[in-house]
Amino acid sequence: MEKEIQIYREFLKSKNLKLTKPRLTILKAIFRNHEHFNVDNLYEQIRKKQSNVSRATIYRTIPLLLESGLIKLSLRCDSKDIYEHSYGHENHLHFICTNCGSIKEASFIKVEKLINQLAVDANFKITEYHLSARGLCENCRKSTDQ
Amino acid sequence: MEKEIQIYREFLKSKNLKLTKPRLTILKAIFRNHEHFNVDNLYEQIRKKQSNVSRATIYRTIPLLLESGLIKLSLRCDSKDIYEHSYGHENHLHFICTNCGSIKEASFIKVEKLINQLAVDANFKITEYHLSARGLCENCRKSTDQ
DNA sequence: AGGTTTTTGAGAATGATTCGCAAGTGCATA
DNA sequence: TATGCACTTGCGAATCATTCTCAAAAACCT
Repeated sequence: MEKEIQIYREFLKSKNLKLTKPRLTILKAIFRNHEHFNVDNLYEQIRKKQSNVSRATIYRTIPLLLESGLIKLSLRCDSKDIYEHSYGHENHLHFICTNCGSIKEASFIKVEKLINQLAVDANFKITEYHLSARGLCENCRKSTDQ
Repeated sequence: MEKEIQIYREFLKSKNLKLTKPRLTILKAIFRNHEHFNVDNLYEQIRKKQSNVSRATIYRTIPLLLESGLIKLSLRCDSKDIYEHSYGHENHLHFICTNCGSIKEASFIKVEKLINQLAVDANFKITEYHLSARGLCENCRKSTDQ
């Protein structure tokens, strides 16, 4: 967590922005646990645990965190954006269960290589991967016999 | 196009729904060309070329087309859903240019194999793939020297 | 053609996200 | 430590895509 705060502080400084209390509150709420999150999660969590921060501020802070590289857009689900930590995390792909909404991650080192090759062929310079598949997770397969 | 109409007709019949004029207009507008589309595109195109159809009807028709397997959700861009033809089309991955918005498709036969293997390992049953990468396309790389 | 059900269009409603603005903070400087 | 100024915040209003409501129109059955 200290590391993330440090990175954030430097990023903000480089943009002539300030590490204010709400910004720090948001950062801590995000890195307190290790799961995917969306604006609502975050808002509720902050509201429960510590000094409130308005939704508007969360919406304004997320682009900063994205730009700093600390988090990234993971996927969209039910017309909400879902984010995940990205500092110190490898890329991976997501298996999203359309039945229970669970998200399972799988490593994609090999997949990445292939895609990079395709990008080279297309003369495309990749900055972000968005790889996911929807379907039924292990549990839901059992319970629905599929 | 005839084939698509046929499939659509049968699908609707199986659901006790009618192949009405607006539904046919929408289907034709979608399959008249071969590009990705969103609700706005479609609405504008129909408005230009033929009898008008309301946005509400387009929004109501898209789930039917999705369920029939004729189109599928391709990706989301600028908080809009973008669809593509899926009948008779292979899966592919998308390279989306964050500069000019262009979408380039790449084959992903090999990628698919790998992902399928990962899904087997995770005991996950895939129904849809959503594979894309963002970055700079060939043209935008040239013009921005990256 | 008459009766029934489905579908449509128009606009209102919704839900997520963004914006505008007045009040509050943080920080540099004196 | 007080002052000034730019950056931030919170609130509620605004926006945008999408969904809903409901009365009128169309399709189908006989």
